[in-house]
Amino acid sequence: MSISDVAREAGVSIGTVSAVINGKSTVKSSTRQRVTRAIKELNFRPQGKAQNLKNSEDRRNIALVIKQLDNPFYTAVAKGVKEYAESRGYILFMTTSENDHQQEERITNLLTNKDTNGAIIAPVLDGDAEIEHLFQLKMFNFPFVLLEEVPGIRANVVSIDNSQVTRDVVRYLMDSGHQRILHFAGPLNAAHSFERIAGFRDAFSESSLAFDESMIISAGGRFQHGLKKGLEYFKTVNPDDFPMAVVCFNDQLALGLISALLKLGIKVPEQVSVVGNDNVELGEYGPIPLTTISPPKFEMGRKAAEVLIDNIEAGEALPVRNIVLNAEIVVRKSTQVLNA
Amino acid sequence: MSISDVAREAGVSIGTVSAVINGKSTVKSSTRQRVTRAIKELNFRPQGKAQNLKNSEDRRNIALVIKQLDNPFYTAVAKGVKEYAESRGYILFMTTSENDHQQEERITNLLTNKDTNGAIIAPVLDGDAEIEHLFQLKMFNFPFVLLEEVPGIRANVVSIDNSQVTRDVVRYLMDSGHQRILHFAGPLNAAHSFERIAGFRDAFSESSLAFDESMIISAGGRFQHGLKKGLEYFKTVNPDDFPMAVVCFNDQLALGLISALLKLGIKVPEQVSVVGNDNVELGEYGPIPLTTISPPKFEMGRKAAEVLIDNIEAGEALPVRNIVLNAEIVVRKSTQVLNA
DNA sequence: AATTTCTTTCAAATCGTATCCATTCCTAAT
DNA sequence: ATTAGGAATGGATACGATTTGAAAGAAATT
Repeated sequence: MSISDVAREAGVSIGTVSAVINGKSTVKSSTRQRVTRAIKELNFRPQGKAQNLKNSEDRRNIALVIKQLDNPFYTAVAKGVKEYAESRGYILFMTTSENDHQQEERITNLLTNKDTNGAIIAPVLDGDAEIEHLFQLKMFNFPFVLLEEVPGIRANVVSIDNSQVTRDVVRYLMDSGHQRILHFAGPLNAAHSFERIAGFRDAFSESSLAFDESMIISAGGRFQHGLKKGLEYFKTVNPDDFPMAVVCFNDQLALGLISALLKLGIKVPEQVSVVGNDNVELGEYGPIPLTTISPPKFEMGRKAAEVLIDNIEAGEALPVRNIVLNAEIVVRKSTQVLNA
Repeated sequence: MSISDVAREAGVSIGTVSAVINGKSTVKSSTRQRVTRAIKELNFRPQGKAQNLKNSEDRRNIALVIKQLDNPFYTAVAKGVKEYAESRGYILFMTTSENDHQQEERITNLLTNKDTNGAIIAPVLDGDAEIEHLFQLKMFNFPFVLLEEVPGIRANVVSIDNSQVTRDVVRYLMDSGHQRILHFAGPLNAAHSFERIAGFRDAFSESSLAFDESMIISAGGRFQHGLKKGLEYFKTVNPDDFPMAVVCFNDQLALGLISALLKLGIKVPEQVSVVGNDNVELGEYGPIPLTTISPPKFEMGRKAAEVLIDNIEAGEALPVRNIVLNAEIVVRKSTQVLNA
């Protein structure tokens, strides 16, 4: 099914059909009608790839591959990418890997075949890193930027140091007088969870405070998880183990935890300080404005897009860049200063 | 910059370069090295469009064009699309129009040229409907499904009747004994806002209760808007005008309003019933579980994807379908029954 | 009727790559 | 040295559209 079938059906030449398709005014209206009818009749769809082959117009567009749609962190990154890409004339397409290696691979394979100029990828990182498809991209000089370092491949990376971030916030709590501190950890299949656990540990090993494994509680990444684990833990907690602060994997978890504490009549921050992570919009407006860590999500997207488009537009291969961004602590009302 | 440049640089034929690119094992390793080096040196990227032209592999993928990323309604629709598309072997790419006609047009133009099999589009609908680009899609038999009816074009539509939904919920409040009811309306640039306002009016015109324009309050679509307008209104409200219920444009707005009411010491639902719209996840877990309207977001995405892919895979033009889905009311704790 | 001018259509060249078949190059066996 | 056989490479063709300049047709002018 091609343009020549249409031409035959309409009794005209290929060139004439092409003229009709492209809205050229040189076609007699009776001919145009016959051709249009033939197109409808045969349900003909011009093949974009062949169209561009000749007049290789440069349709500027990039792809962003994230892990999940409903994660506000990635949504914010996407906004940064979108805005910057727009400013340089690129359209952004997004897709999700659902944290699945196979999907990520199918996507990257498709990208090189889709007239996409480049991609920003939040790589799936579970267990053994399968990076064959990323090497494939490098082999073809396909421009891409990772949002997390992938062991074993030299590529552009724009990332946030997650362990650093958690370490800093734990240290902040220690400095403001908290002693027994808990960590409500994130989902077990996310690399971020482990990085933050590591940061949590680091903070203790650098301090004089005692650390034990019971201070890390596997919770999850959603409001319900915080609610459930919060109720569970604080209903049964031994008074000696009662924490002065809880550092949560993300804001949703922290909000759930606060909700649980309020239900149990435990005062925040007077009895327990709670810290989130990500600086989600709702954290500011909840019952108790949340102290949290604000990663430069938007800036991360902007920067990744900038590196990507620079690479796309460079004639030659640019040197690989590795940019690590810093997060900052946003102190609101869910934490207190004890030693003031 | 093409494969022939690489061939010249490496001193081999085009066919050999192609063989290297496609990982054929027939190439001597010394030759392969020379070619690989030339590819690197020239920063050569094979053109996907030309690659597929010959062996036109059918790379299954569709696009979803929504208006904004951070709208949980569309995110949920996207999930439905994604899941269904996946089940039929299609990869989903999303992009946003930012409620801008020009962007929507640029996107649709790009789609036909990008080896994309079809698209689901939430059309921008402000003032005069510019639909030239949609006619363009029809002209080329490019399969697409709209998530809202667009006046002037016969196309596949999968939608929710927004005025019906609001009418139903107002009627529910009336039936359960509420008399003075307010509407916190949505953003002025969204067609949904006006449809819901219409539904609000309809409910009154069908009842014996009095309606006046002051019952409709333009608020917005976010938590802050509900908070701000809520404080504003209820601080200064004339006791005679004190409403028994407020119907909000969406859940975020309703949560903001509830937050305002609690701050003012007004009891929900004892003094005021509050209803949201969209059934966002957080509504269930707030300080007062939110009564809301639950549109079949996920199902909407599934259905749209089904219609789209059916059209893509049909050899002939299928008859146009127009599917209207029904939303249901989810009663939680933010409304009361007065006449029980 | 002949000529000019404008409109419409056609045929061929072209884009960048994959594929296929013929050819060349090696190697090893005679 | 010769040759067969397999490995490696080159050249031509095809893919489905656009583009271009030439040819054909129609209309206007002389």
